[in-house]
Amino acid sequence: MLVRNNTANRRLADGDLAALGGEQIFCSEFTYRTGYEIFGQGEEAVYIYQIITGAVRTHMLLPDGRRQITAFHLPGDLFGLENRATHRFTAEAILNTKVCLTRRCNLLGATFGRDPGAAKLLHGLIDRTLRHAESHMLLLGRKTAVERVSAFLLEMDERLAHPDVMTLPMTRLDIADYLGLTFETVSRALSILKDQEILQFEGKTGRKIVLIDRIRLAQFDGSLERTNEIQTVVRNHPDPISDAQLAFSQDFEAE
Amino acid sequence: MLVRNNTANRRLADGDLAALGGEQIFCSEFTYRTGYEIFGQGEEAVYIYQIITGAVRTHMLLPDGRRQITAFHLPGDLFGLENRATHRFTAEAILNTKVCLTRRCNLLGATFGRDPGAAKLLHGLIDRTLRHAESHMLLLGRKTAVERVSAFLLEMDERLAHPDVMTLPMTRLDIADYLGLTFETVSRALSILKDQEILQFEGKTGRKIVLIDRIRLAQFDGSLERTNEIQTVVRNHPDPISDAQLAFSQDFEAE
DNA sequence: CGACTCCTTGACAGCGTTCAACAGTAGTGG
DNA sequence: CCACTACTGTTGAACGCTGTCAAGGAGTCG
Repeated sequence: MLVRNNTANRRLADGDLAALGGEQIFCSEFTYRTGYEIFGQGEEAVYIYQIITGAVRTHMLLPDGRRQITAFHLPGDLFGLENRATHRFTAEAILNTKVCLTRRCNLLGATFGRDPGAAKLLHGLIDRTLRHAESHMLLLGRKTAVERVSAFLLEMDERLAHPDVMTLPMTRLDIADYLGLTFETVSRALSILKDQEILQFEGKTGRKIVLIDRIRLAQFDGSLERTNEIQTVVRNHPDPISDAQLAFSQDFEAE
Repeated sequence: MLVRNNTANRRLADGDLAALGGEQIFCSEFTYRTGYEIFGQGEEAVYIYQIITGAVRTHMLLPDGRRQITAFHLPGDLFGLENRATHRFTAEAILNTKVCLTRRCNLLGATFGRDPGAAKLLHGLIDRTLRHAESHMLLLGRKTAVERVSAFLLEMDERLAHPDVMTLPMTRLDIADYLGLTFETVSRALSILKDQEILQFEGKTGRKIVLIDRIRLAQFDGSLERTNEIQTVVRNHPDPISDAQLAFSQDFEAE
């Protein structure tokens, strides 16, 4: 299942994991092969991981097998961070993936002890995760298929530091389960963006994508900030004098 | 916009807010009328709020007005907690709502200072929010309309401590924007559950609901935990020998 | 070569949305 | 008291986006 690279633990050179644990923590390197589970939902959270090379997906399942991927993790990303003793979801290697890992207790000890810097960093990591989850809720709840795929491409583009050719590590099915779609719909949305000459494929695998027009791509993603006064007026400011619900309010408050 | 109840600040008797700030923090009480904005997306985060009576919704908007409600807050709940200086979304009073609030800087000072208890509590609050967001991603990405409404009813039932008659503070539109549906679909799903004799309405407003059969309601929500070995085998454990993607992996790693 | 995975595309169905009509409640004002 | 208005909620009918089912191409591996 997991391949130990170095038999001896080594000192982590740098990165968030090192910063989190201060200078005194040690980590091991392991390699997980494509498709393998790194940890499972409900399992005891023993380690915290940072990706060196490769890619990882984390997901939740419904009993009948419907899957929601909550996040993709790329080189440099930390994952497996839990506040409780068990993992919230399953993590699997999308590619052959090399990680460095350290015992969770090492970090939590340092954090809740006397290292405010580490606590702040940990806080920031969780905050980033929370922000991502919240904007993803907007995507899943309210965006169309093309908007979702556009948002996904922009997110990957950003996280891969805007490469000339973006190489996606995950399959269409993975993308679909991340975006709350089917893989056919993802494929169709990509074809639409290709036909619109917003992107093009490099090679023949469908995994290498060149973003030709990031501006128009961002327009396909509905998240672009525009001033829109009408919606604000309509939705945020009902008639202040209307107390139609007052009786009901009191009813609820009296509950 | 906001009505000050007490001109003099008072000491908070108990609750999370008091625990967060230790014994030395003070708070003010304010009342927001139905429909009014408490704070807006992007505004500077000055206060942290705890609901005394009433109910609050927090939401995000797309430029064209599509709305995603991220959470409902009920009496006792804290909201407005931010790690950064600005609010992630807009908060509005669903009912006439009395809150107590305290300056954000009071808390953050205490937390990152020398109060590990408060830090742990704050951590727990954020963790709960994150868990809620993640399970909501599964709902928004993968559940059907009836499953979403069932999950919503079970969530409210739980948070209202399983009352005989559940009084919903929010409209069908609010529920719809929380569940990623239209209000018509929410209404239809509720009618289905009523026809199935899983719930019934009390009175004539459509806001007072009696859950007749919570077991079957939980079955309508797809989240019920069942052991399902097939899916685990199929989805989590691809052929370990298959290294079809190995070439590609290295390609990606070389990126 | 065959077996397998990944991806694309077409045809069709269905769930949820959109559009519309209507009912019930509450507040307003004559 | 009764129109009148505004808001909320339910229900019906038709549409359409996305899912489902199916076929086939391309690449990889044994």
